[in-house]
Amino acid sequence: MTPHPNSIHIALVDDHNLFRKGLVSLIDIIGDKVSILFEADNGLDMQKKLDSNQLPDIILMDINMPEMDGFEAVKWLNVHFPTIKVLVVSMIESEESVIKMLKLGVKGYLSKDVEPGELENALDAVYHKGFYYTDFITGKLVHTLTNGAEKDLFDEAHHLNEKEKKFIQLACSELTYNDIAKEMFLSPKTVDGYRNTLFERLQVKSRVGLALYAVKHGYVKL
Amino acid sequence: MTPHPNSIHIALVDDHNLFRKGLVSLIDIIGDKVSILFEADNGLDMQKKLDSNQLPDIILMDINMPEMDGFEAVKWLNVHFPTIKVLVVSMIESEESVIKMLKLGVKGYLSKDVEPGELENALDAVYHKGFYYTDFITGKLVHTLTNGAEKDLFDEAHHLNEKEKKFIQLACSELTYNDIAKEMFLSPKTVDGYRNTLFERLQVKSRVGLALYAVKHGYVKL
DNA sequence: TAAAAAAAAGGGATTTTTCCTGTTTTTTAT
DNA sequence: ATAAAAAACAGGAAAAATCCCTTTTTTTTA
Repeated sequence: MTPHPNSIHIALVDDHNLFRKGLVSLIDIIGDKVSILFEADNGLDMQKKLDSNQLPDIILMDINMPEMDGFEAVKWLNVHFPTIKVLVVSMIESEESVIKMLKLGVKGYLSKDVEPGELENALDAVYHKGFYYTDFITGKLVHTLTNGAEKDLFDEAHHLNEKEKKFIQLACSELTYNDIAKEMFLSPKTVDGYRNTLFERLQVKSRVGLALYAVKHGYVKL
Repeated sequence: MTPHPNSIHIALVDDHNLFRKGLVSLIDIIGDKVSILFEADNGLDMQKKLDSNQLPDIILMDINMPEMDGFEAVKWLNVHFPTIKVLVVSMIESEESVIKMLKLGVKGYLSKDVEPGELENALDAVYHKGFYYTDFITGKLVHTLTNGAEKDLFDEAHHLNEKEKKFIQLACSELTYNDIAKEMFLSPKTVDGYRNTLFERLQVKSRVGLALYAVKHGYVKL
């Protein structure tokens, strides 16, 4: 598959071999107007394969990947190659992820069960119009604005530092706060403080709420 | 792709269009010895498309699907078409799912990031030898036997009835047990009883443990 | 239908969690 | 070096969770 001179140059970043092959075969069907520069397993692999002399116009990006995930990869692209447009293709359809990606400036967000035809439309739109926002995305946006308001948008606002992470993980156990204090070599009262500030910041009212937040945001695995 | 007379007949059950296409193109590469009878979006779709006059030898089955998931689909196949061999191809790699599927009698379990070559090996093995168990599966099995022992294998043993489900879901909120009692039109003391019996059955020691169990086993969505 | 089992409810006590209002110590910034 | 900010720590108290053990009511089963 040698780069075609007058075509849309794209790259695929996804750790699932079979899925990439599926994309490749569909893109072949679309024809000469789209050519694939390279495929990468994850963000780091993408960094290696990006060649300044021959940059892709669009990168089809998965989110869940080892080493460097989609979020990190897009952040890196924004700094180093801000002209490359990113089109997310992911199974993850949570409002949180969609919004997070949109805030990072991606040009579109497709579900992995997208119809082949829509992929072509999306590539065309992103290339010629600069974006491809479906009703799915618009819906998420509107819902976020309507409900969550500015609460969840400021996800940077409640990032946890190392000790808070440690604490929230221990809170997801059956240890008492006294046990947790011992585990962290802190006074029980200090742990009390951690709890209270996290309750405030994360907008929860009990240890159960804290635990569910931790799971939801990946601080603990089940 | 018309069914080849002397080939392995297979069917694909997966709700992700692109992924199915990826599989299709790879199977085409494998050549004439494998032919695809049909593709289905989920278990129900599969039921419709199964033709008793021309049954597949092997079904490549995803787990997460709408309408009827992989577990249900395999259960149904065991009753109605026990001769069809099932090869799971799923992103889900949790010990729980692997063991659950093995208990249902599937002949192999592949990750979706399987190498193309391994897919051919797996199909060959399942067709000629009857199974394809990788080190991945063996590892899970050994680990289950070593650790969890018979605890998690008897997952049937701690199935929750409707009231217990309702309770465990409410316990994953920031309501007090008194609030939960009102919600369920029961005395707080009865709710106390639900908690205590669930603590015992599910082997947890606190409401946090209960909440995490609920999430892990899908009684509440995050 | 009587006995047995299961579900619902209660009394009462201990432990843990949660929430106040502070002080002391450490870190950061000017 | 010093003021300001953040982190660590405390006392005390109310609310909630947890754990005993017992009784009543309902349902199941022999």
